[in-house]
Amino acid sequence: MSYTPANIESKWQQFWDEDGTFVVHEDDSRTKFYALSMFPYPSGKGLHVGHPAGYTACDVVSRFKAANGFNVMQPMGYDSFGLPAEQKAIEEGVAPQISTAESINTFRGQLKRLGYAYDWEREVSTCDPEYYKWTQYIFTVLYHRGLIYQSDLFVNWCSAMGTVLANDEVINGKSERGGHPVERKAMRQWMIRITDYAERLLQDLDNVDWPEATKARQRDWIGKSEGAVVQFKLQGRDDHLEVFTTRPDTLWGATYMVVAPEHPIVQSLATDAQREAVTAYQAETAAKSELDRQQVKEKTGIFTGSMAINPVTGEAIPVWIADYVIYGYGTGAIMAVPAHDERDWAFAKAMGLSIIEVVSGGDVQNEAYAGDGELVNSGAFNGTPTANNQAVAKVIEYLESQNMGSGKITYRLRDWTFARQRYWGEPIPVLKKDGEVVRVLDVDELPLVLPLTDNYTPTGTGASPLSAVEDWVHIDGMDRETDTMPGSAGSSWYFLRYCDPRNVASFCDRSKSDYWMPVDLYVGGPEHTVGHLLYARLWQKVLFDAGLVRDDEPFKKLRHQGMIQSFTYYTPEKRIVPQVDVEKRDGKFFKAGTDVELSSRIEKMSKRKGNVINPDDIIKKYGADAMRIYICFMGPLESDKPWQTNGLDGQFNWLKRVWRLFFDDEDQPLVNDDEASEAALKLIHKTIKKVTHDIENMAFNTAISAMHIATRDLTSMKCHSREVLTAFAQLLAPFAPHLGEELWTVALGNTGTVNTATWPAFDEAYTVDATINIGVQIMGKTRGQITIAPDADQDTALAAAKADPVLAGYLEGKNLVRVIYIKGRILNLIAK
RNA sequence: GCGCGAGUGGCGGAAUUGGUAGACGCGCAAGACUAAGGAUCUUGUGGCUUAGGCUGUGGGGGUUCGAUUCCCCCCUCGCGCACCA
Repeated sequence: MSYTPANIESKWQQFWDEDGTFVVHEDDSRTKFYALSMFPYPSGKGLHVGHPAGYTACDVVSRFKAANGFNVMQPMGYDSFGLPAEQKAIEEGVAPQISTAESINTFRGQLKRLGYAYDWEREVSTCDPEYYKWTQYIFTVLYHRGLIYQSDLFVNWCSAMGTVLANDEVINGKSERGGHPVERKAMRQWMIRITDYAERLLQDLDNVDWPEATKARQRDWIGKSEGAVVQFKLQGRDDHLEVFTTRPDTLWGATYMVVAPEHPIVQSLATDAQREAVTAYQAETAAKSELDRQQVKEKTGIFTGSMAINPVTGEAIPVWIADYVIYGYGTGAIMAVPAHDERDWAFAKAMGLSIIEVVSGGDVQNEAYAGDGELVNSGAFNGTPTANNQAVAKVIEYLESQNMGSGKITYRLRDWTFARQRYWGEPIPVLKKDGEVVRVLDVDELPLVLPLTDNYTPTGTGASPLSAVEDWVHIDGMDRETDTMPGSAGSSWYFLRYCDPRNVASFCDRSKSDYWMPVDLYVGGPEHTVGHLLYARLWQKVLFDAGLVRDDEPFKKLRHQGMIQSFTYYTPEKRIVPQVDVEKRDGKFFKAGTDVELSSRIEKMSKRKGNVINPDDIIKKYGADAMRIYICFMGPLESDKPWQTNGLDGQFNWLKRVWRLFFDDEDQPLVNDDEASEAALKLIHKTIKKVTHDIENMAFNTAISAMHIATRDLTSMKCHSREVLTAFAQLLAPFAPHLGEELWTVALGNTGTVNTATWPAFDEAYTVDATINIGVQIMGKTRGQITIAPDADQDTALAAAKADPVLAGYLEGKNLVRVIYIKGRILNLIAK
């Protein structure tokens, strides 16, 4: 016999369940550690190999922290509202309640087979009324704090999906899911005032340990921009047009204005002579999809016929409409300074508008100049340098003194569209009469349960399928809101519910969240950077402001896992050949049964490309431990990396060698109580040090490499010392928990679980060698090496080098002019 | 276009503050044990080579006794944003 994962894995999974090994409770005498993986959407297809990449990393850290004395909570649950289940309902008539429950059972089984140290008693599912009762409740908290409103806005409308979408759900003018076209449409919508929190969401990024790239993306998404608002009087009218600009110092160069075509003021700006053309242009813009509008960069626009007065020059300047000005940003209108803004320059050239230089240093008739210089043609401000915003500050001061404008900060972030015209989501707990909000429901009226129906198809008119459930909609002479919440609602606070998952009186008892929060390690994909991670931060901050939680940031430390890719095989004609039809001969790939040689490319896994790896198949063949080990060994957590089944073979074979280190051919333990050799002790202490350090830094691949080396060397030493193997089993256990338990109990004869055993400590004295090899460079080139004590002095090192005949040969007949010696690193000799 | 990240053997990847480039694994080669080997074990494995060396971390320059690491320019790939005033 040898290592047979099927024999041990289910045994230990059953033991953990029955023993409650990973069930935790608050314990003030111990330091908590809250380890969290982003919960999955339970799709009907089951777990994908991408999921375990992050889950395994989080699990290794959890088990490591537990062994280091922390009170570790690692929960798991399901983000179970969402479109795929609803799509299935529309196509196959299966109620999402049913199909989701089935998918969850599949997921749970798969997660258990991977041996994760989850506290299953904390499992939550966002589509469970006991859960979404509190999602609805938090909605009412936001509502009462004035953060939720309804507004007639231009929203992202996806007619293929029959719903509106949030900004982060629109990628390049298409829906993130399905890639359907998205258009701008004016609709009455529920919105969350996330813009009120823009500054705090930006500032508090400084207080969290997140990847810099992720913080940078959130900062960009929030898009803080400092400048000024300036009022331009409209000629022949009493009102004015307000613009936002980051360059108030170029005000003297504003030769025209542009208003977004959707702006309500356009109606009154259009003169009779221009009205027809203006209306036509508005219609043209409205007909364009978001994608068209982004792709076509040629400037178009129409003069409204109205003039405005440049407040500092007193000149009358024309007011145009053009689709390069966005209604939703700033004031929806701009002052155009063609001399110093590329877009305005292109527009002015196309329309024949005048270009006046107000900052020296460029050739503004030939191209816009956005660099620094001195103000010119700017009256009293001539000569002011623009560098370091000097001119901007002076001009703002002047505008404020003249009541023409004032300093202003604008954010790119828009309010969060918080409604979907779909069935499978949390009902919005609002009662209306004649279309107007009467009130939100009280907590004792929640949950507002999603009614059963047999028609899930979007109406296409902007009303959700719920509107057809008459006896649910109409109540006490009022109507229920029929829109549902977006998928990101339930996931915006689930980390709090895990702290107190069965509480029927509160979303989470304050004492529980005070103990467990914030999340100490959060692991998930980088695709949630500006959606989920921003929304979750917002909800946490609102609950903080409401005094319902202590912390204003939910996730202390965040790490992303990379994408697991796969090889796609192509014929010379670039046709895809599924992996199952590929065979390998002489290191080359051929279409099975033919001589058609195939090329391969690393790509994202997808069903269409026939390159999907199913975790169940892997576990069946190699066991969960080998899969976990391989996932950790593939490369750095955050990198994308391709799945190579050969690589998995290598790790499986390693586990077999580990087995043989602990057991003989008859599976009898080889462990003995002989005193361990000095060499074996040195090896295991170095390994403990390396593995400990690497887990702390989440460098799992190099930790495993160190264990490979230990296995190889302990095997060749024939070391079966209990002391040494005990430590080794403990190091292995976070990565390969089933094998770890088996070695711990069966091979080493311990009782209980390795999970609660104290992590081995290393003795620094064993980690230093009596002598080491260091390189010797002569004239900057490595010529050999010497064996000396790590702390040997320069003279000793030099003597060792001179004693080496090869090295001495290089120095022969030359004068040593310089010696560079770095202890334990290098000896570099410069000779002439 | 702008922003971020990354380029190291046939492949995945290692390499404290700049200090012997290629750890570990895969693959490949030779051998051992075998009825057999997609098992196991041993040895070798960046390239070139007149076998002494030379060369080598995307390309080119620079700083340094010494550069995968720091600086400048360029190329390629990936991701994100996309007229944000």
